[in-house]
Amino acid sequence: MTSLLDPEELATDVLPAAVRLLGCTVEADTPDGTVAVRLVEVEAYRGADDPASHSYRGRTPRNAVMFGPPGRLYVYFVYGMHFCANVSCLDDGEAGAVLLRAGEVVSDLDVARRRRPTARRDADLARGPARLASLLGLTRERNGVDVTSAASPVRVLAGPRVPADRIVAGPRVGVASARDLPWRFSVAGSPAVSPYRPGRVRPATR
DNA sequence: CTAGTGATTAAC
DNA sequence: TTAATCACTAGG
Repeated sequence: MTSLLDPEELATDVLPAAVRLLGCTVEADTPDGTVAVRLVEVEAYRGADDPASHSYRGRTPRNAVMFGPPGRLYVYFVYGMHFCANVSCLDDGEAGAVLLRAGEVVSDLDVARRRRPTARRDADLARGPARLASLLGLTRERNGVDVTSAASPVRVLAGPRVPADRIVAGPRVGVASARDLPWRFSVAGSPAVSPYRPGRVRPATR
């Protein structure tokens, strides 16, 4: 019996929220059917104290969701062709989000393969933030939806916590500043995690 | 390695 | 108004 993630789990801070999201399932209704992935790679972003964050320079129309209540989907468009999706964290008024970087398809595999026909291996179906967003149909229309509501087209189901010794932490991918912060978290050994970054094991923050 | 693509933002 | 940047991916 799986239940929706409690938004309170995302309200305290972005690092515990990111760690909590690992192992959770994202389930999305697409025109081709429902697809679900188990999250294996995420990155935390905060507000004014995080120069790598979209919300570093204050609230704009694009990043407004990051400033709203926890548990909402923040979808943005990058490089003229891709979408990436985050889940907002921290209470209303404080900016924070966790970028959904990669997942393993849990169901329905046939639907997922049909949605991403160019993926050569199943592990590539949601390996990378834009691939994950594409697979799950996370576009502009999904910006702002409450992923903690059963009525939403995109839902996060609480998964079992990933044990601390299975979590790898490392620097965030593709960020120019704050390279030193190990705010990227992944599940050790998952084939869906992007490979070319070493990470060091760190105890799960809580 | 590089091309592809367009929203967003800061600077003028 | 214009120009630089960009939390990326697919194909050599």
